[in-house]
Amino acid sequence: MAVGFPHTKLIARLRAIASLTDADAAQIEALPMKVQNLRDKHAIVREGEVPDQCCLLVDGFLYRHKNDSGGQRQILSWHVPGDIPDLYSLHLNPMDHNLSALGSAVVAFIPHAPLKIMLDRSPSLTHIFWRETLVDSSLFREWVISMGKHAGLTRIAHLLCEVLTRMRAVGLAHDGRFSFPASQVDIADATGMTPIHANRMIQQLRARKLLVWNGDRIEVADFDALKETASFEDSYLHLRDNPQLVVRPLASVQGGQLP
Amino acid sequence: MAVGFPHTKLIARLRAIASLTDADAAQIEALPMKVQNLRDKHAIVREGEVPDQCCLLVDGFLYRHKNDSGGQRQILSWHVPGDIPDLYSLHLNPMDHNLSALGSAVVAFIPHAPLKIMLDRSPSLTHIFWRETLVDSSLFREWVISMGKHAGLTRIAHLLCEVLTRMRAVGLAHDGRFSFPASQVDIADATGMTPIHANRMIQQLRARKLLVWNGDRIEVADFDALKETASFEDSYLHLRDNPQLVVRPLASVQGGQLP
DNA sequence: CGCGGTCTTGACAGACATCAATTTCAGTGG
DNA sequence: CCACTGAAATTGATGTCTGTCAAGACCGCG
Repeated sequence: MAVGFPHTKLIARLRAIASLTDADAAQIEALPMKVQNLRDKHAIVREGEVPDQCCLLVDGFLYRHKNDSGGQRQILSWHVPGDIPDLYSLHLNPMDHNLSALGSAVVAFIPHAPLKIMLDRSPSLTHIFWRETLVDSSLFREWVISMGKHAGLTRIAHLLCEVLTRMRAVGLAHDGRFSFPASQVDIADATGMTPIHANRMIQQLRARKLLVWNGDRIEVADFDALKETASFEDSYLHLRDNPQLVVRPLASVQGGQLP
Repeated sequence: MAVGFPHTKLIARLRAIASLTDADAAQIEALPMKVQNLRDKHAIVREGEVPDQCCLLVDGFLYRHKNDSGGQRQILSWHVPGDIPDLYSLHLNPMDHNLSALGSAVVAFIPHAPLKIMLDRSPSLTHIFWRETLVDSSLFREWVISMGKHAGLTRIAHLLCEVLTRMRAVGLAHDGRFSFPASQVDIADATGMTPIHANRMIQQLRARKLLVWNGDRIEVADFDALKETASFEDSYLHLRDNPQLVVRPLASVQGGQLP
């Protein structure tokens, strides 16, 4: 697995979503990072632990998950290269879920201490990193909507739209094709259904010619139709940091007195 | 509705979850706040807007919600006094959901500008406010689990356990009694079911003598039993900022080379 | 008093879970 | 080289949770 300098990867990612001054980039360059290869299913951090480092995903996939009392696993999010899924452990402890590798992956560990020092010095970097954790939050909200309002077929379609869109954003999907080593059990645990039902829904997506899915290769044949069945809109991913100029008046002026 | 000095309210809240130096408290005291009374269902910020102020809830309830393409409303979170539900708008724009009043409420608006200046100056306050947005995130994760893994009865029980626990944390619930002006339609829209089914599940909770629910008054008669049927554990609320001393070794030392 | 919102109840249908078994296929060892 | 193995995918039959449709009861409000 060819892996570039992880700092470069992180800088590219941050540049894609926000403007980064040269000084900020230099700060990032100076961060200590320890690259590591992980096997499939390797647990990076577990619920209850208090990590002292963060994990930048360089290659492959990670996923967050939590096991409820009955041993049932719920997958909470997927992560693509450039993500720092446990960035939030800088400020919130202990971990309230697990972080594991989906397939083999390459990560770079960054100790908390230098990261904290860097952020304390730079409001602009704080803004960018804080924002990353907020985008994360937005994804959870969308998952709540997906689970609350949509049927099984729609949920799986939505999941695939999200992964494809995020993979495209980091240049890892071409013509709707990307790698995704999730089993149907994983899909079921992420979308809140049984593997049997997940299987039937996936077959339906295939039958409708929306995608081809062999092993860990997915090809979305008709993205527009997939988005349609997923009722997917990518705004919640906040992929571009375009502060809209449309500042509509706040509700404040309309608020009345209580009856 | 008796409302104290909103700054005091915020400081008390922050002191409850983190240690706050006197200097930090003084910074908060200096923030400009504009108190306002809101009517039931009043929309504070809407999806797509780019607010230039945050909203501290002083009294009553707020809720976040999003309407999907079919006009279906999904409620994403509830907010109790002391919360700043749109704090994240400091760093993430535009809004990807709506924020409204559940019943009549009192809020205090804080302009972004002085808040940003304050946070840029104080790493400790940045830590606390950032952390608040991360706790938020943790709640969404729990909602995903609730929706993904649990049946209707459990989901409603979970919702009630969460609200009760959060109300207790801010001193607004006594002996399991608290005010909660959500209709059964609201409950249904929050838990991903129809109002009819929500009604039946609530009746079942009543029949099991777990609670009494009249209008906007709820009395949880048997919290232990309710937690049991909800499979509720409050750790995800991160109510106490107790950095555990249990720092277990990270997975880093175990990671092997790829096959 | 009539109106609309909220809560409640019943009958029926559909989505999804459960249980059970079979197929496929990559990895492994004789 | 090929049988063996176990994980993953697939198929079928059946039951249950939850949605849909329809209607009635309750209640605050103009």
